Amino acid sequence: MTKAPISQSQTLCDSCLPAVTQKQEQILQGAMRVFLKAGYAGTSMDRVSAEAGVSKQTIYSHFQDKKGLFKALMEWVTIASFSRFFDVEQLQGEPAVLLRQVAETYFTKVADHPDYIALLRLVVAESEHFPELAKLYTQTVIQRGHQLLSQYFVCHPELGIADPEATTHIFFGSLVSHVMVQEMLNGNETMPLARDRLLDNLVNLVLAQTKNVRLH
Amino acid sequence: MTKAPISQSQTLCDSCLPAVTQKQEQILQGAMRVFLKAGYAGTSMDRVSAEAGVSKQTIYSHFQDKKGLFKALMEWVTIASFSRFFDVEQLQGEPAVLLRQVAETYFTKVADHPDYIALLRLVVAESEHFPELAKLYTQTVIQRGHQLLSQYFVCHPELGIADPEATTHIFFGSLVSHVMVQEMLNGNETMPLARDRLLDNLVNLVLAQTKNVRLH
DNA sequence: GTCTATACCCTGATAGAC
DNA sequence: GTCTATCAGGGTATAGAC
Repeated sequence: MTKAPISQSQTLCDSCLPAVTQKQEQILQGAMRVFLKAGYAGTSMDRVSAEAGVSKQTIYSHFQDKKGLFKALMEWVTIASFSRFFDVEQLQGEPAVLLRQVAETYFTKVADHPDYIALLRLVVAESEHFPELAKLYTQTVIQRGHQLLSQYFVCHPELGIADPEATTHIFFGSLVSHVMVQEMLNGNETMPLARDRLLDNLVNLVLAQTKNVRLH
Repeated sequence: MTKAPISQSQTLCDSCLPAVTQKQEQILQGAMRVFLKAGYAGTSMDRVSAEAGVSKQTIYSHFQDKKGLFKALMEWVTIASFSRFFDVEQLQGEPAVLLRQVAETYFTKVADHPDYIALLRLVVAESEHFPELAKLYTQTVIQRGHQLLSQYFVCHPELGIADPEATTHIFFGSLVSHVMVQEMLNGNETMPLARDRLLDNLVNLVLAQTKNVRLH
């Protein structure tokens, strides 16, 4: 971990790759608050203009229309906020500890941010009407995490991971669906499962392959 | 498997638990087509009335308002369509074969139905505005499947499953997130992973605990 | 119970003053 | 570039005839 400031005071993004003017960022910040809460169809341009503190026409002068604003927003949020999450994590140390660290990074740095839940919800919700945004999300967020863990498995054959890619899907898939069921669908009320308990079993399962290898 | 007819010609439901009149079912069928495709905010009552072939007022006489219609629809679809999926499946036979059967039941009977994808998408999308529907979904659909597999693990201690509940979360979580990423978010284009490959590894991982037990 | 017609509000998008 | 004012269209919900 570098000594980068932990404060995420500016809601979600601070270092934004897409070049945006100060006014555009002001609009996008307001648009984010509305779109993430109300969804695409549930968002009105009036509401966005009020939330951003600008007039409607100002929005239309910077972005073609509602669709254009939405696409620009999603690119902005997705690219800017997740480009650093699993960036240059030091992938070394005891495998069991390392896997827990990766998982806990996902939990604390991603899943615990309400904006992430809202973003995931929105991407899923609009995945039919805006498939290109779903694709952007998978490439920018999901694939990034997968490649990192998958490469780690490949570079450490002593772990005996039979299929790094598939194992990665199982690992992150369990984490994502856990967050989805527990946090988004309120499963914590009727079928709760503590994160630690999931992690204990998940790490054990993945590293069980190691033991079998050693017994050969 | 009983000799129940496989034909699901009536879109999603045929035997419906909630008592509905013929007219109400006509309305719900139309509402389903619109809501599942356009989402809640994207659905207009005009569109529903046109799709159902009734007047708008007829809808308002049977259901309080748009919200009431939506809730009634979701209960109808959720309860009616999933009450039989994992019903009295014969949970016996070779564990590796059995686990694959459960997974393939999920894939072919659930995930391959476009309506299921749309329903899951809609539940996720509206999980903030309609948390009670998300809860209904988890209780009716997710919990049902979980209890079945979890009980199987409990009743077969020779498998050496350390934590049946957590293992079940990992098992179904991997399946659900796979469907979500591959089918809904178009991950099959940029990060494809065949179902068989996922299943091979998933079953191996879960049953690896069995081998370790035998070695004791 | 069901349909036609309509009231009333808010939406996305535009035109013109500054 | 930015704002105020406005348009045309479609939204939810209701009223009254059959």
